[in-house]
Amino acid sequence: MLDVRRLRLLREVALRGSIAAAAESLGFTPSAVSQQLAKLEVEAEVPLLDRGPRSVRLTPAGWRLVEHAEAVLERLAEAEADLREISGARPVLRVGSVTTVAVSLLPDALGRFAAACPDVDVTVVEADPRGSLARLRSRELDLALVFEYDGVPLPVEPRLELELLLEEPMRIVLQAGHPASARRAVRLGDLAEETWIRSTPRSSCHEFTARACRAAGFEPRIRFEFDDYAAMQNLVASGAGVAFAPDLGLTRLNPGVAVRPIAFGPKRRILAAYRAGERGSPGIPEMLAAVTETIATREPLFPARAGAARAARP
Amino acid sequence: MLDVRRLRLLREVALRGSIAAAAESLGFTPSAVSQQLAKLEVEAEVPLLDRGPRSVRLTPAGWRLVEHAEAVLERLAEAEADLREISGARPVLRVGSVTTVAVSLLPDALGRFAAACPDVDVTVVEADPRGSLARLRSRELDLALVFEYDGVPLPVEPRLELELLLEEPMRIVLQAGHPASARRAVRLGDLAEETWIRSTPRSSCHEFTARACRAAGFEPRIRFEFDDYAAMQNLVASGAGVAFAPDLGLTRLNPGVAVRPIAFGPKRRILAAYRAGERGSPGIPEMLAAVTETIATREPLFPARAGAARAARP
DNA sequence: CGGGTCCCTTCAGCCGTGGTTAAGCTGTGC
DNA sequence: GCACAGCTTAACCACGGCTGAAGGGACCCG
Repeated sequence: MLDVRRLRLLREVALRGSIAAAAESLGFTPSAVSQQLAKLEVEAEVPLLDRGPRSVRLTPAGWRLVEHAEAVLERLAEAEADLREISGARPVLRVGSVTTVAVSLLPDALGRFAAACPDVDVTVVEADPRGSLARLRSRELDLALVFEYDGVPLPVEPRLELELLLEEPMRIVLQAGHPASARRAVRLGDLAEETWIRSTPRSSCHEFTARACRAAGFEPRIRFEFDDYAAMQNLVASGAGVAFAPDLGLTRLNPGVAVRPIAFGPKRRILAAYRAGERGSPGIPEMLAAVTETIATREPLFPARAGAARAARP
Repeated sequence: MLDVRRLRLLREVALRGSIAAAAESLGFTPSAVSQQLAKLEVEAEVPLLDRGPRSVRLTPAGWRLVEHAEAVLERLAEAEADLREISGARPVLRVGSVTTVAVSLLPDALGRFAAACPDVDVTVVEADPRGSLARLRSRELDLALVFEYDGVPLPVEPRLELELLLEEPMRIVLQAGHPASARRAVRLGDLAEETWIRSTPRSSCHEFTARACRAAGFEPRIRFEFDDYAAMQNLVASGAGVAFAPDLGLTRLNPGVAVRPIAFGPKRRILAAYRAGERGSPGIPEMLAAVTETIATREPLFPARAGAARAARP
C-alpha cells in the first residue's frame, strides 16, 4: 500500500516546485523529504521526479500520482470533518490568510467574529494564495483570504468560489523628502531611474513589481528583495530604493518614509475563497461579514477627498 | 491527518467482526490491532468501537469512518494500478479464491491461462467469499472465485458483477460400509440420527449444515467442526460422524469413506466476481475461460449415467 | 456454581522507520 | 573562477509500533 504521508510530500513538491520549499512548508528538513520521495519512487517503480542538481520537476507519472494523492488527501480530510461533526465538538473554522490581511484586518475581524459567532472556534494559518487555495480544495482549510495583483492572476482552481472583499490601489513608498514625494500622487514613469525593492521569489507578488514597471514603460532596476514590509520600509528610509506597497502592508508607518498614491496605478484585490456551495457553512458568513465590517470601518490611508475625511470625524 | 494504516485496521475489523480475526487476516497480533485502534479513537475523538470483553462492535461513528476508509483505500489502490500500468510492467491479475477452488480447479486453470495469456502475471490469494468480495471492491483484487451455498446467500456487494461458473450438488460423506451407503443416493431424512461434522464458524459455509438438515425436517446433532476436508474425511472414516461436502472438496478421497449423492439435495454454486464493467480487463476473460475449460473437462464424481461414462473412455 | 475458554486489553521491551545534522556533489550566476 | 543554492548521502538518534506475556471479564460447559 502506498504511503499517504509520502504522497503528501509529493503533492507539496508539486505545489511548491522544489523539495526545499515543500520541506519548509511541511516543517521538515529537505533531507527528510528527499529521502522519503526516494522511497516513494522505489514503491512506485516509476521515476516520479526529474532531478537536476539544483531543481526537481515532476515526471508525467509524478503528476498522475499527485492527482491520486489529492483525491486521497481530500477524502481523508472529509473523514476528519465528518468525525468532528459527529463528535459534537464545537465547530471549527480553519482560515488561511495572506500575511498582510492577517496582520491588518484579522485582529479586529476576529474580535467581531467572536462576538457574532461565539460557538465556532477559529484557527488561522498564514499561507500564500497558492497554498491556501490548494489546502482549501483538499479540505485542510475552510476559508482562504488571498490577494491578487494586477498582472499576476490567481491560479484558477476548480470547485472553489471567489468573492471580492476589497480592491486597494498600490502605493509607492519613498524616502521621506524624496523629490517625487512633493506631488500628491506620483507617476510611475518618474521613477524609471530609481532602484527598486521587491518581494522575494517565495512570495506570490514577486512578479508584480517588474510587470507594473514594464506596463509603465520601463524596466525596473531591482536590487533588493524583502518580504517583510517593516524591513522594506527601513530600507526605503535609509535611501536604498523605492517600493510598491498595498495599504494593508502599511499599518505601521516608518517615519523615515513617505507614501504616495500612483496616478492611474495598478491595484490589488483581497478576495475570500471557499469551496463551491459552502458559502453558508458554519462560521463562513459570519467571518466574511466580520472582515467586511472591519474593512468598512478602518481609517483610509488617503481619504478620497480631504474635506470629506475631515467631515467624517467632527 | 488520520493514519490510513489504522483506517485499514478499522475496516478489517468491520469486515471480520472481531479484532482477533482482523489481526489474523492482516498478519498482526491482536495486541497490535487493539493498540492501533485505541490510538485511532484518540485521533478521532469519538468512540469508534463498542468494546465488550468478548467482542467489539462498531459504533455508528465507526461505520461512518469505515465508509471513508473504503473510499480512501480504493483510491489508493487505483493509484497503484495506475502506476503499474504507467511503469509498463507486465500486467498482473490478482485473484482471490476460496480454498476448494484453489486446490481443485486452479492448478489446471492456471496452466491453461499461462498458455493462453502469457503476458499477464497471476497472483492468487486464498480468501473466503466475504473477504474476496470486499477486497475486490477496494481494488486489492481483480477477480474473485467464490461459492454460495443453498440457504446461505452471498452478501450483496454494490458495483460488483457475479457470473455463475458451476453449480454442484452437495454430497454426503459416510464411513465406508455405512448402511446408508448401500443406496445409490441417500435421503437426508435417513441421517437424522447421525452425528454431524461441519465447518468452523471461520468458514462461510458454517451455517450450511444446520440449515440443510432443518430444511429436511430435523435438527442435526453437530459434534465436530473442521474446515479441512482431509481432516473431515479422516474423522468420517473413523466413524465419528457424517458430513456434507461438495465435489470440489473431494479431489483426494480417503479410502475409508463412501460418498453418495443426495436425493433432491441442496447445491452450491461457484461464481466469479469482478468489478462492474471490468469483465474485459486484461486477463479476466482468459482466466474465466481457463476455469470454465477446466470445469468442462474434469472427471465427474458421479457420471449422469454409468453407461454414458463408460462410453466416454473407449 | 465453578472451571475453562475466548477475546480484548495492558504492560514491558525490542526493533525498525523516519527524523536530524553535517558533509559532499553539481550545475548556475556573478 | 568562486560562491551559492539545492539535492543527495551518510551517520546518528529517538520515537512509534509490534511482539509476547500477563490480566480480566463474559459465555459455555459440566
